[in-house]
Amino acid sequence: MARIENLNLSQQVTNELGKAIINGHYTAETGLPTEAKLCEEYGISRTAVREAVKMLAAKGLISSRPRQGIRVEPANTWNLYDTSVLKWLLESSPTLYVLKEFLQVRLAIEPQAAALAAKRADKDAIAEIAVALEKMQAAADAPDGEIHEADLAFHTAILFASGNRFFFQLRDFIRTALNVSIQHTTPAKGSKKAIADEHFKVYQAILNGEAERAKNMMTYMIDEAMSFIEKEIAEKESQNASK
Amino acid sequence: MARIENLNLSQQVTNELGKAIINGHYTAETGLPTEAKLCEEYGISRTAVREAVKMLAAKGLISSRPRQGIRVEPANTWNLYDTSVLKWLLESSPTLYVLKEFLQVRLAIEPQAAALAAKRADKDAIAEIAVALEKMQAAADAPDGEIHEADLAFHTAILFASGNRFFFQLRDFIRTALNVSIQHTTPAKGSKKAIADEHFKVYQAILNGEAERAKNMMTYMIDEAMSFIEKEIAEKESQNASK
DNA sequence: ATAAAAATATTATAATACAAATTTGTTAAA
DNA sequence: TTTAACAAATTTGTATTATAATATTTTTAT
Repeated sequence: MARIENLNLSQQVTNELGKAIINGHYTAETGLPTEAKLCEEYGISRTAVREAVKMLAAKGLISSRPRQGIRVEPANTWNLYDTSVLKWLLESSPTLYVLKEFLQVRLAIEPQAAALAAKRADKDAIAEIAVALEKMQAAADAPDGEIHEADLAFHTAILFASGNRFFFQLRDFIRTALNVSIQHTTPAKGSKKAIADEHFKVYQAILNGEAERAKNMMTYMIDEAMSFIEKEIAEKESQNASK
Repeated sequence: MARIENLNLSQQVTNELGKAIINGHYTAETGLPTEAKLCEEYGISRTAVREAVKMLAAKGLISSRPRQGIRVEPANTWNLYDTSVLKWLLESSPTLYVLKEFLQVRLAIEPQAAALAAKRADKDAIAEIAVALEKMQAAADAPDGEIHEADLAFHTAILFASGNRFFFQLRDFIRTALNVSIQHTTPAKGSKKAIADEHFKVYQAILNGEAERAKNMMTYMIDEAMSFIEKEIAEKESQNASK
């Protein structure tokens, strides 16, 4: 078992089992081994196993009943917005396709959040966006500036400024989406400035209370990423077809 | 403790504690009682308490460490898309404001989902939408027809037809939102027909592959609900102000 | 052949014990 | 007096064992 720092036994087992379920090692048909067998397999007590089972049940991955054993729930009941579940999913799926789904969600959420931020015009929240933007600009000007973290902060700040808890809740989701994006984009050196400029336009629209414009600019930005990914998917598929 | 049918001990305790955390009985400052005290309080074994604690931890409500006890996590780490958490939140918040947030999310997600459904044009998935629509129409024609369930099915079917797992995942969220909406809308008898007609237009657009039109129609529908709720909020606030 | 009863397997709950971690208090040394 | 080292106490973490509840399977009786 991959011993992870600062995680107690039940959390480690939760990780192992969660991954094994999502990558299809355990399925709805096979189910999971009985608690007794899991104890044996991992060489741990039933307490730890049961706590892991409860955690996974809370995430919608499994359910357990007496005499019936531990059953894997169908994939559409998994709580995909749970950070751990998302992580396990990314570790076991072709990321390009998941990434496209991510971007579809971002395309739904973020423009709307930007519009709400423009309407609400909460001074402090908007100042937070400005702070992130300045860091982005600084990174864009510096030759070896790292724009990534500031980029994440910018998008998170907008979710917060929307004043909607459900939007803000998606920050980890969007953070993950952005991280995965990075792995698939090898941006040209000069593009950092362009990115910062686009983000500036979103900020400006929010600052001026121009909800529609903020929404449109945000849509534009994410749509750029989307077309990039779609191109990559198309390339990959034509490669496979020519084999 | 409210004994709920078909829920085992640890699930019942999870419910009790979850509610108590979200309604503010336990806060980040106070934390939770020690496991020992919880055992005593509920008259149950530590096993059950621990499993409840693990479930709540999996939902992001608490964390526990040796010698430090069980601490309540800040509200912005709660997994709001978890069905239980959502339920507890609704039970302890003024629903009108939560409902507005719900509608903002629906306004982001559902139009986009409708557009994707129109683009993908998966025959079976679209047929599912048609089935739900027919039930809505039947309910609209019958004098005492109950349109509610069919309405839920319609929206769920569109999420499914979007082909995006993350959209479909929000079906419970949207189901909850619709249920809460119902409680705040006392629709006139004749309005059922109008509702069914609007839904028909969305369906038609999807069937014809008109993504933009599907999106706009869906936006229109949800925006109607939004303006209704905003009116209600305004009324309530003017009442409070005049006291 | 069917229905009732018994045996069985598996999770649910309980009780107890000890280990690990971290805070707090105490003592000893500088 | 201050600091460092150490001891004690508290609370969660893990393990073990036992019994209860539940649902399946098998057996038995009619």
